[in-house]
Amino acid sequence: MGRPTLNSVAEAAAVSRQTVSNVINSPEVVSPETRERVQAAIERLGYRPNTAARQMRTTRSQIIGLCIPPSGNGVSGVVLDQFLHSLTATAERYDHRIMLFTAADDEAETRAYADLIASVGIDGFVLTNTHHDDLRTRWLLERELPFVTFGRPWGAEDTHPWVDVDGAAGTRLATDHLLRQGHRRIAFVGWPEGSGSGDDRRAGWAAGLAAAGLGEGPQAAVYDGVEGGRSAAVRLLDASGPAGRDRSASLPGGGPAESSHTGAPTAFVCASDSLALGVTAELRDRGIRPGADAAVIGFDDTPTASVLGLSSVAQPIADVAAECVRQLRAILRGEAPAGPATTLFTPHLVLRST
Amino acid sequence: MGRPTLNSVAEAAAVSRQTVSNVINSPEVVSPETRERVQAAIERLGYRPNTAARQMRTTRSQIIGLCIPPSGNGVSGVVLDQFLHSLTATAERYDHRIMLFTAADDEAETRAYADLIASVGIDGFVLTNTHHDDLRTRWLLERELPFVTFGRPWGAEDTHPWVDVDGAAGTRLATDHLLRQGHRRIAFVGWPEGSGSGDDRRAGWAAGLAAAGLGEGPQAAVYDGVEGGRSAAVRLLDASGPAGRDRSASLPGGGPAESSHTGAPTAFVCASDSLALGVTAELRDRGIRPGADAAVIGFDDTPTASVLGLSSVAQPIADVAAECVRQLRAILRGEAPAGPATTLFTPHLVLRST
DNA sequence: GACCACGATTGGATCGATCAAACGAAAGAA
DNA sequence: TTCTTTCGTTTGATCGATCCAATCGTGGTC
Repeated sequence: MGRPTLNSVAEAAAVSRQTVSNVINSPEVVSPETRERVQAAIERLGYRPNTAARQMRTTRSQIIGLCIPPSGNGVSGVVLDQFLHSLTATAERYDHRIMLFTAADDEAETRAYADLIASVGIDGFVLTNTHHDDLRTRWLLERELPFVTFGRPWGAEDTHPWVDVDGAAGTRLATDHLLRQGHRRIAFVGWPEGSGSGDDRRAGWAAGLAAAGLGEGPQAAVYDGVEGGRSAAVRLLDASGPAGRDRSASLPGGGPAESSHTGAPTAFVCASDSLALGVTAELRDRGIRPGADAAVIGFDDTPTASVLGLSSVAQPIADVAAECVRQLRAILRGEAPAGPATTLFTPHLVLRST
Repeated sequence: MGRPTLNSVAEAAAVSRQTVSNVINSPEVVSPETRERVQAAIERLGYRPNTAARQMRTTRSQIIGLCIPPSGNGVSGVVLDQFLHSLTATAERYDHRIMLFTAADDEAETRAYADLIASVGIDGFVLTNTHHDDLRTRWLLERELPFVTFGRPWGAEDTHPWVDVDGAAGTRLATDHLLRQGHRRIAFVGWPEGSGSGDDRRAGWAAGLAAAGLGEGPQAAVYDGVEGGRSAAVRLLDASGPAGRDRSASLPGGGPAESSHTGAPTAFVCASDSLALGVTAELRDRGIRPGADAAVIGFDDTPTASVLGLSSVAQPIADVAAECVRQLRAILRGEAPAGPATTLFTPHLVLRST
């Protein structure tokens, strides 16, 4: 009739509840013969332990919470789909489940934490979009609740476990690639200072130029979006000489290093694909062909970049998600190392025509 | 000490467990004075009912399952982010939660259903990407399990509740718009016959042409993707006269109706944004300017379309998700109407430069 | 042969809620 | 007054698992 329970399995195998429970949770304490008999009964009846009942005794729900942002991020914004899939798949491997919730702002999110812990008994959280002076991590730390963030604790080094992608390494890859292509006037198009990942990405580009002995390069800071990218391109192209159509510098081994600060940039490293698209559009409008006369590299490798043949820095999102789950699991099992675990993944460059 | 329970609240309010429970679940049976006293105690202690304990008695988890596809859908594919956010937000309003799971294929998905129902006690499911002869819906129907699909039961009319967007209405909107613009040779770029939504979208375009007395228009069926769109454009443009640069037909009130089958198409209604992008690219390569010499309209209004200024048919994804939750809730509360509830939303046209 | 140690298994209590039925007190009917 | 009805509230049992302490059986030791 009803779903099989621990008791019905016990009857079927002619043992007690507890023995069945042991077969499931600590098989080593059960003798091999009994274990097999019980296993057979479990499979024959199709028994699955009831998590609600289990949770009542253990106070563990095996559920991980994830706050899903109000979307509308457009082209930019981490590709949530991929992150979610990997997060869910990895969680399943470890017998955990992902539960979603929403919150209008950080303060509401902390209220949601309290709620979900009290009612659902959620074991821990994965946070995304960490930022300077993050209310949420502070709240969780104060209460010593288990969580892992996708994003470093900007401004509060290693106060909690995190997983992130090395944005600086990404822009460095892009810059080095452009340098190898012969570009010397390489501009950076990014966001206003203050955002952790934005500054991080800028730093990689700057380091690349510095390592090549090119000193500081031209840059523009704008708000994210295609229009932002376009206006940044306008500013950068107009700031220096009318070298827009000058192709010499884009030829391999071309432009002289000492002239790196004169003339318009021939290459653009961008903090996001949206910005890169804006730059590309402005270049086209000026008769400068991206990919031939100038190079543009975006960040995030969004579907849009792929479709348009825009080179971009790709983040290993699936790896990040999987690592978040692994770290959280370690914490929940009390296997946490001395300090908070931290993992920094290196992105890779996806080269396309543009 | 520990979290407040029904008992501790009862003590604090000097009543019994059950009275507190009644205040929460059926306030009308409790006298106003007691009710307020208990309410005060609940708030003072910050009590939240434990869902696991509740679930044990009621056999209801208040959890809705959603299988998250293996992503990698690229530009096309429903914008999952928006769907998820709306789904979660609406579920929360009704005191339900969304739990994610993965499955490699339909068969694995049914196994996941069984698992989640037996272990977690999930109340119902929301399915996406329904298709002809869907194993999953059949499985769920056989077991009389509660579920709602985003997508019609293609080929099996109204066998279960569903919510969908009227694709035919969308392509009809697009076609009518193009007709008003004076286009007469309007082609359709879609997928091979057999996919429910693909055929649906084609039908809207055909109906639009028929209503304008233009008979059958040119069409191409290819697999989804930018390259598919490009090859479709090649085929459509090469099939008829070398009218590629002939702008007459694209001028309002232009082309004569009787010549609708001669000359290259001047407008393209596409089954997806990816296809539309492919068409656009091919047009550009031939020196035909999309937006000026020819018109292209995509489907789904993906971020890519928005960024590139591509006109597209936009689906009210958030509404769809909300309606899925509402229908499922009605079923779970036993408020189901005579037949399965079905809701068809009408998409709208987002006009942009191209 | 009696005793002890130890591994395998069992039975009772429990987690926190709801169900179902009993209960007492006040109000209405005989 | 007495019986019945109604309303508000309380009490005991229960959902299905795990915790904990007790028990059983077996073999080794003196």
